[in-house]
Amino acid sequence: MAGRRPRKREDKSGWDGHGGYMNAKKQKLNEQFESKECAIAAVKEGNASEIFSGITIYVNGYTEPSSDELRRLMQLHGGRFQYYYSVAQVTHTIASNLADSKIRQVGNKKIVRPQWILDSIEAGRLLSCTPYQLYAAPSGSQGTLGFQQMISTGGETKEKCIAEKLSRETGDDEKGSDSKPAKVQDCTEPATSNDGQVHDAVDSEESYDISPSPNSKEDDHADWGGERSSEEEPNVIAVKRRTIEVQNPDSPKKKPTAKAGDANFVSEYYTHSRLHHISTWGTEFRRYVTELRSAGRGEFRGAKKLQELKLCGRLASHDDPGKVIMHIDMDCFFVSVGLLDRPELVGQPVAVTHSKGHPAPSRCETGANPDYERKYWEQKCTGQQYGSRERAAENACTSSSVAGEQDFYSRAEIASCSYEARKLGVRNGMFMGEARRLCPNLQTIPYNFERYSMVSKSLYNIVASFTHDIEAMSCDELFVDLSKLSKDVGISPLDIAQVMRDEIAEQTGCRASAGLGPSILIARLATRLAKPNGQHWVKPDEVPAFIHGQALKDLPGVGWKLGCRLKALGAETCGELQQLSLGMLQKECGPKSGRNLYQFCRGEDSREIRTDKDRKSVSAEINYGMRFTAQEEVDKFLAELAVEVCKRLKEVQSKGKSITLKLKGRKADAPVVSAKFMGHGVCDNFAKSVTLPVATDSIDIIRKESLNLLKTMKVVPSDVRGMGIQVHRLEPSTKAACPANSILNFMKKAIASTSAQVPETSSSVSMQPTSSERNCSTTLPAYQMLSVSQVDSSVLAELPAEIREEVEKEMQQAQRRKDLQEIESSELLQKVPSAGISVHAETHAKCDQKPTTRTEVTTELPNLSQIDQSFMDALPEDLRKEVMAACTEKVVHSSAKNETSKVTRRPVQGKKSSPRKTKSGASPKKHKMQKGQLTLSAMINTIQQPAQAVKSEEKHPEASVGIPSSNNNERGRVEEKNSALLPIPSLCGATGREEVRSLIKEWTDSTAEPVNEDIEMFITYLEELVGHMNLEMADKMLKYFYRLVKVQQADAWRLALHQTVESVQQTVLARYGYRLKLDFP
DNA sequence: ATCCTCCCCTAC
DNA sequence: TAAGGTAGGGGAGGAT
Ligand SMILES: Nc1ccn([C@H]2C[C@H](O)[C@@H](COP(=O)(O)OP(=O)(O)OP(=O)(O)O)O2)c(=O)n1
Ligand SMILES: [Mg+2]
Ligand SMILES: [Mg+2]
Repeated sequence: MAGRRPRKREDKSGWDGHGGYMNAKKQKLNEQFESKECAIAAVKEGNASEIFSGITIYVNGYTEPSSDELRRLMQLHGGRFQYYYSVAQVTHTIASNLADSKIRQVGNKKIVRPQWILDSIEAGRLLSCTPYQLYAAPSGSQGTLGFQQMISTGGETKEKCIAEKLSRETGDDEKGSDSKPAKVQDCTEPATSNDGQVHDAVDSEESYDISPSPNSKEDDHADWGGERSSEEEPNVIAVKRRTIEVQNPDSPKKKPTAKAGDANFVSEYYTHSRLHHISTWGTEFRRYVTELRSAGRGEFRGAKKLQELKLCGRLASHDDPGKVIMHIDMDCFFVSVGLLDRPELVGQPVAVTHSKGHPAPSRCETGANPDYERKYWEQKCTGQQYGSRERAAENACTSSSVAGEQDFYSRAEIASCSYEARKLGVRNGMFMGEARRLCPNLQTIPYNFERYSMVSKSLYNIVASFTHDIEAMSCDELFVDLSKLSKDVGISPLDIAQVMRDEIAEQTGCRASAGLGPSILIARLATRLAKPNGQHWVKPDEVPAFIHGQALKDLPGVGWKLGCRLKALGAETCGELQQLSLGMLQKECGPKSGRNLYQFCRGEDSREIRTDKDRKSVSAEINYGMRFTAQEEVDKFLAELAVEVCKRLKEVQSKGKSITLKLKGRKADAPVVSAKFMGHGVCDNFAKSVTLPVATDSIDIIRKESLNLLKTMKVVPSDVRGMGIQVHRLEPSTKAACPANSILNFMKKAIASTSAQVPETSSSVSMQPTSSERNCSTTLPAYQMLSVSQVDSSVLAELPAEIREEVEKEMQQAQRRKDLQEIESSELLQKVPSAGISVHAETHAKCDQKPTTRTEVTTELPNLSQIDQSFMDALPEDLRKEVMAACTEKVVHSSAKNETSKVTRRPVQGKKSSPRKTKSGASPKKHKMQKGQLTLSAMINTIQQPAQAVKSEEKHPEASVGIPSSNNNERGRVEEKNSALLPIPSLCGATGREEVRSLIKEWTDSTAEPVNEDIEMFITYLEELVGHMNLEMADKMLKYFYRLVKVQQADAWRLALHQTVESVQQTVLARYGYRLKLDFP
C-alpha cells in the first residue's frame, strides 16, 4: 500500500492558457520550500547527524519548537519534513495539540509530541516515540475518522480489528445475554416461514454469512460470495434466530450468527455500510472545519506556496476578483481511491460495490416477489428520474431471466462508478443487476473505507493549508471561499484552484475537479461541467447564459419530488422556470422553496459559506437485515441502537432533550420477502417522540424511553424492517456542569415531574399518571409515588445511586402492574408511560399538551410546596436540607410575587433563545446587536477575519489589534448598565448563543492580548447570566471561551480565562452554594 | 404572523 | 444474495 505515488499524468482540461505554471510546477513545488531553506540551514550548521534517517515528519498545528524549527532540526539530523500530509511518505505527525491533530490521524501513523525530536537529538539517537505519542493510534473502524479517540472509551465497539472483535464478541458487555438462546422455542413456526423468509435454511444458518475475511483489515470482502468458507467467522448477517439457540459463544462451529439484534450485528453492519461511513465522515469534517476556524490561525502553508510561486514568476498577478466561491469534488471518489491499488483497471468501466463479480449460485429466495416492488415504484413515480428507471429496468431484467441463474439480478448498490462506466449509463446508486445489463464488462472492486478516509483527510488538510474559509459538504466535496485568499495573494482563483488540485493529485493520487463562480450555486453547477479532472470558472457576467440551460434537477434541493412538480408546471430547465412568477412558485412549492427556486433559476444565490452551524441531532438507524420473530429480539436490538446513539452523543459531548423512535414496518400488502436480499422492501414509516424535561445522554434514559416508545407502536415483530433512534434539541453536555447530586438539578427535575400537571388533553396521550387506572398510587408507600406518575427517568438519573435503585425497582413494579391493566388499544400508538413527558404520535397529530412549561421548569427552583413530600422523604438527609434551604431561599426571593403553584413566572432572561436556535433570518426582533459601541464590538467591525499569517507580506497592513477607544467605552458602559437592568443579559447587545459565541470568537481571534475592560465586560455578562439562573448559558460560554483560549499563544488569555472562571465561580458559589463543575482546570 | 411539532425530501 | 445512514431544509397544519 505504501507508495502509491501519484501517477501523474498531464491534465487535460483546466488550466486553459494560464502561463507556464503547469509545466514548471512539478519540479518546483516541493523543492521550493524544502531545498531552499534547507540548504541554507545546512550550510550554516552542517549536517549534524543521521538520527532521523528514514523518518519523515509532518507538523500539525502549533508546536513548541515551531514548525520551521522542527523542519530545520529534522534536516539537520537526517530526517525529512513534509509540508503536506502524505499518507505514503509521512511516518510521524508531530503535534502538541490534540484538537488540531485529530483529522490528521491517519491509519497507523503516529502522532507524536515535538519533544520527541528534541529529546532524540539530545540523546544523540532515535528514541522510541511511544512515550511521546499524543494518544494511541486509532484502529480503523467503522465510520469514524478517528478524530477523538480520547473520548471514546476504550471499550467502545468501533474497532474493526477482527481479533478484538472476536474476543469481545464472546463476552460482550451488556449483551452477555447471548445465551438467551433458550427462548428460541418459538421456532418460528413455519407459518412465519411462509412469509417466505429464508427459512428453508433452517438450521443452516449458513444462510448468508458474510464472512469478511477475518484478518483482512480492510473491508475485505474481497471475496465473499464465492466460497465462504464455512468456518470463517461469525458474520452472518441477519439471521434467523433459530440458529441462535444452538450456538454458544464458544462453540466453535457456530458462527455466531449475528442476527439483527446480536451484539455484533450493529457494528458489523456499520462497518460495511457505505452510507453510514460517508454520512459520519461528512459530519466529522463539518466539525473539523468548525474547530479549525475556532482554533484560528494556522500556517497556511499552501498559501505561502502560492506566494512563492508568484515570486518565482510561475504564477501571474491577478486583481481582486471579488467574490469567488470554489467547489471541489473528487472524481468518482471511491473508484479513484480503489484504483490506486488496481492501476490495470484504469480506463475501464469500474464500479465499487459489495457485489462480487459473479453471483455464485444464486438461490433465489422463495417467496420473493420483485414485481410487487416494481409496481410500487412504478406507480409511485411516473418514471423519469433514475430511481424509477432503475426499478423498471430491474423488472424487465428479472422477469426475462427467471431461469438463468447467472443472470441473477444483483441488487447490490454501486457506490461509485468510473466515467467509462457512466458513458454507458451506469450511475452511482444503481443496482449491479441493472449496471451489468448496461455494461456487461463492468469491473467491480471492493470498498476500502479506511483508504477513503485517508484521502478525504488529505483533501481537507490540503485545502485548509490555503484557507479556512471552507464549508464541508461531504468526505469528497467542499466549498471554499477564495475571495479573500485570491485578493490577499494577488493570484487568480483559477490558478489557486489548479495548485490545490495538483496538490491533491500529488498527495493522494486521486483527481479532484473544481467549479468556481460568484456563488455557491454557480460553483457547484460549474463543477459538473468541469468533471472529470478539470476546473471551470463561471464569471459573474457569464452567469445568465450559464444558468439558462441548466436542468432543474441539477439545482440543489431539486430532487425527484420537486422535479416532478416543476415538470408538471412545464419547466425542466432554469430558463423555462424563469417564466414562472415568484408567487406561482411559492404557491406550488412553498414560500421558501419557491423563493429559492425563483432565485436559483436566475443564477442568484445569496448563501454564504457557513462553518458555524451547530449540530441539531444525533441518530442511529438501521433499515437493512432486520428480520425478527419475537418481541424480545426487537427490544434487544433497540437497546443496542440506544447504546449506539448514546455513544455518539457522548462523542460530541452533547445531550438531547428529545428522543424519536423511527420504525419501518412492512406494508400490509407487501411480500414478506423483499426483492433485495434482506432489504426493507416497501414499508410504512412510523415515528414517535418524547420530550424530556432535561437533556440527557444517559444510556439508561435513552434506552428506557426508546423502549417505552416502542411499546406504544404496535408493529408485529416479524414485520419490522427498520429501526432508528434520533436525539434532538441538543445542548452541550458540559460534563459536570451539574454534579450528580447537584441540588439545582434535583430541583429542576423534581419540579418537572411533580408539577407536571400534565394537561393530558387529548386522546393520544393518555399518559396521565394521575389517572387512577394506571397507577397504583393509592396503595403504594409514599415514596413509591414517585414512580410512573411523578418521576421521569431523567429525574431518576440524577438521584443518588442508592435511592435511584430503589425507586427504579418500584417503578418497574408499578409499570408492570400498569401494563397488566392496560388494555391493548387497537391503535398503533397510544399512550405513554411516564409523566412529564409528552409524546407525539405521528398518526395522531394531535397530541397536544406539550409539556407546558418545559423551559421554565428546567431553570427554576420549585417552591417547597411544589415538591412532593415523598420525594423529599426519599432524599438523603443532607440533600434534603439543601433542597429545603434552597427552596426556602427562593421563596423569600419571590415572596413578593404571588406565587402560585405554577412555575411560570421566571424572569425573562435571555434563555428564550437557547432552546431553539431557530434561524429564520426573519427575526431581527429583539435586541439589535449594537456593535461598534464597545471595545469588543468595535474590534469586530474593524477586524474582519482572524489575521491570517499568510497575507502578512503582501498587502494587508491590516491592523489586527484591539483598539479601545475611550469614546466607545463610554457608550459601552451605558449599554452595559442598561443591560444590567434589563431582564436579558447581553454581551455588547448579543444575547443568543450564536451571537455571543461569535462575539467571543471575534474577540479572541482578533486580539493578541485581551484588554481588561473587555474581560470585565465578559465577566459581568456571565455573572448576569448566573443571576438570571441561566447557568447553562454561562457554563456554555465559559467552556467555549476556554476552548478558544486554549489555542491562544498569549498567556494573557490564560490569565483572562482564569480570572473569568474565578469570578464566575464566586458568583455561583455565593448564590447557589456550590461551584460549577467545569471540565477544565 | 409566528411558533412549534411532525413529518417528507434531499444530498452525499 | 448484501450491508437501504444520517443530518438539515422546509412544508403542513395546529397552537399561540
Ligand atoms: N448514491 C451514492 C452516491 C455517492 N456515494 C459515495 C461514493 C462516491 O464516490 C462518494 C462521493 O459522491 P459523489 O456524488 O461525489 O460521486 P463520485 O465522487 O463517485 O463521482 P463524481 O465524479 O460525479 O463526483 O459518495 C454512495 O456511496 N452512494
Ligand atoms: Mg465526487
Ligand atoms: Mg461529492
